[in-house]
Amino acid sequence: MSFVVKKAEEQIYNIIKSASAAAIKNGTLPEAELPDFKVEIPADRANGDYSTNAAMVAARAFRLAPPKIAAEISANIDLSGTYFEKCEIAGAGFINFNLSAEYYADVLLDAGEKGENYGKSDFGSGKSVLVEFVSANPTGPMHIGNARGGAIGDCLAELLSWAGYHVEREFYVNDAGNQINKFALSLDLRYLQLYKDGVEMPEDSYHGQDIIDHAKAFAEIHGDKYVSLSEDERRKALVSYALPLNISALEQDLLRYRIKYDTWFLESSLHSSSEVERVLALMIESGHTYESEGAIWFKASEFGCDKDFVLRRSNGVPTYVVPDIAYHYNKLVTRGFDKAINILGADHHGYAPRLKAALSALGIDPERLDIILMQMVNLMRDGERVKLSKRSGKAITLITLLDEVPIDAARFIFNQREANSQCDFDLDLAVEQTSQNPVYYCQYAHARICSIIGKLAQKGFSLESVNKSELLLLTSFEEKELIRHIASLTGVIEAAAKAEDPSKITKYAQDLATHFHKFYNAQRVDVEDEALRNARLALCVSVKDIMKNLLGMLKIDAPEKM
RNA sequence: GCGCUUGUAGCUCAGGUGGAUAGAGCAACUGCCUUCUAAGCAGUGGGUCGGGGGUUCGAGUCCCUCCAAGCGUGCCA
Repeated sequence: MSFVVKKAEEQIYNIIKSASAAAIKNGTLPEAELPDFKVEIPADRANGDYSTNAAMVAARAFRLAPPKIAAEISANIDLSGTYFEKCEIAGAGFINFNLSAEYYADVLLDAGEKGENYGKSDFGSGKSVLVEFVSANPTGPMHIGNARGGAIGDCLAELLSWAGYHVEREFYVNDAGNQINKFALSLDLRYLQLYKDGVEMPEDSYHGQDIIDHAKAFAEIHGDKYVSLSEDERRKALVSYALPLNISALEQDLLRYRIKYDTWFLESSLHSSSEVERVLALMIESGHTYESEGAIWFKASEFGCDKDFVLRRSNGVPTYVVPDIAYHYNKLVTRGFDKAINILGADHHGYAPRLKAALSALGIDPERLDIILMQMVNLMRDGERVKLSKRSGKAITLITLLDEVPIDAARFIFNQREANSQCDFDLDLAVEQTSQNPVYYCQYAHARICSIIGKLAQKGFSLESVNKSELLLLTSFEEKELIRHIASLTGVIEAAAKAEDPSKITKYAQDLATHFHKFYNAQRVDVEDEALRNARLALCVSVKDIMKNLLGMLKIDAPEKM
């Protein structure tokens, strides 16, 4: 919270406590301890700027009706030297407070002083966080779900760094295991199809056009010379040709989507460094495994899972979870991140408890891993749902989406909803009716302020500095509402970081735009009174800076003209 | 069967640790530009918060139960 907000809330606690003590002392309230009470912001501004339920929670202790307690407390309240100018009793016994002009002035002074750092917080106290997101299979192009995960993950990382964490972004490349075998098989068959008849693609292979293209390109370079070689050699050559191309395509596509990773972590590196084997050995050492039918099982049921699961198959090959455990061991122990956050599709929800159970068995606090589940995106076109099958070859890829939809809009829309809520993405709306898109609403507020500032500058008025006596002139309802919203920024960033939910940021930005547009329609900045003009200009500058920062957090452009 | 998630206006969704008359946006209708950007603002209509119990001064929020939807429950990843 910003210190002005914090100070105001603390003042109410102190006011109530000392008033209640005074009432007890002069005998109007019985001798009893005042229980913990809450200070909150009422939904309806008619009920004041702040409200407390102190009288209600004290009803039992004082053995009196809440309105009576409220009256006695209220009779002993002294507001001098506080941010409050008025307090009154309402409803079932609420004590409501109204902020004075000084509060609003101090909020703007604070915001102006902090400038582009206003809203930042030390909430995370420098803890290191690794945010892993997208991590799409390198066996093909990214789909629409990766687009959502990318927007959410990238914005979450930015948000956490605003909230005082040290953040790194990571893409985990599944360049080993069965997915790659399947990739190799698919490439192999497509390659052979170029030279032989009757080669069929099995049901569980990749049927996409990208596989065919890779096989053709490979054939153009090498001709048919791999046809006669062993299957193993041929597949190895195909994979080492196609995989790097796919990975660099992923990187390029994500860069276009404005996502830049600190690290591209290869699964194969966990195998080549023997970390997979080592972690398996550690699991066995932990004593939470057993052998059955030739396989090694993990007693996950001892850690809250409903079933045990296999770590090493009877054929000696580890299951997919072992590299995953090794990967998270690497994140939290080898590299020592305080926290790891993964963004996964909700269809992986059964996987989270298993991974956490394994970490617990290794003595790692599972709370250090947060898995954010993301519901799938329903892509809508012409009022109908677009199927997302990767195998049909007709799937909408990330790149197809970005060709159709402005990147600003895509990043904003994907961050409008909480990760764990179903998300319909209407292509027609995003493409054809862009002016209705909420992202433009926010950008418009920014551009509007730039225009006001520009117009005033032409007249020779620009904001050099603003003093408190000028800011005290901001007393209209719209100005106060806008400033209250500015005051809440740091708290919102902290709450969003705590919930690991960047959708709170888009919501805040939209609300900021709304409050600004309302202010704009009710008051003029360009007025005769120099002090008032200066104060309103200062308000505008603060809103503009905040909006620019918020859009920046989303990596969305903040245009000066629209 | 068991487990996870979800259910709030016609549609898409907000509703920190329980609070006052449940809010936005979109869609529909009506007003507001000779003055700083009308991609804006103001107003109207629209609700058994999935159903039913319970906890209490007070429940969309907490507990139980039922209903519906999605997903998971592989020696697949």
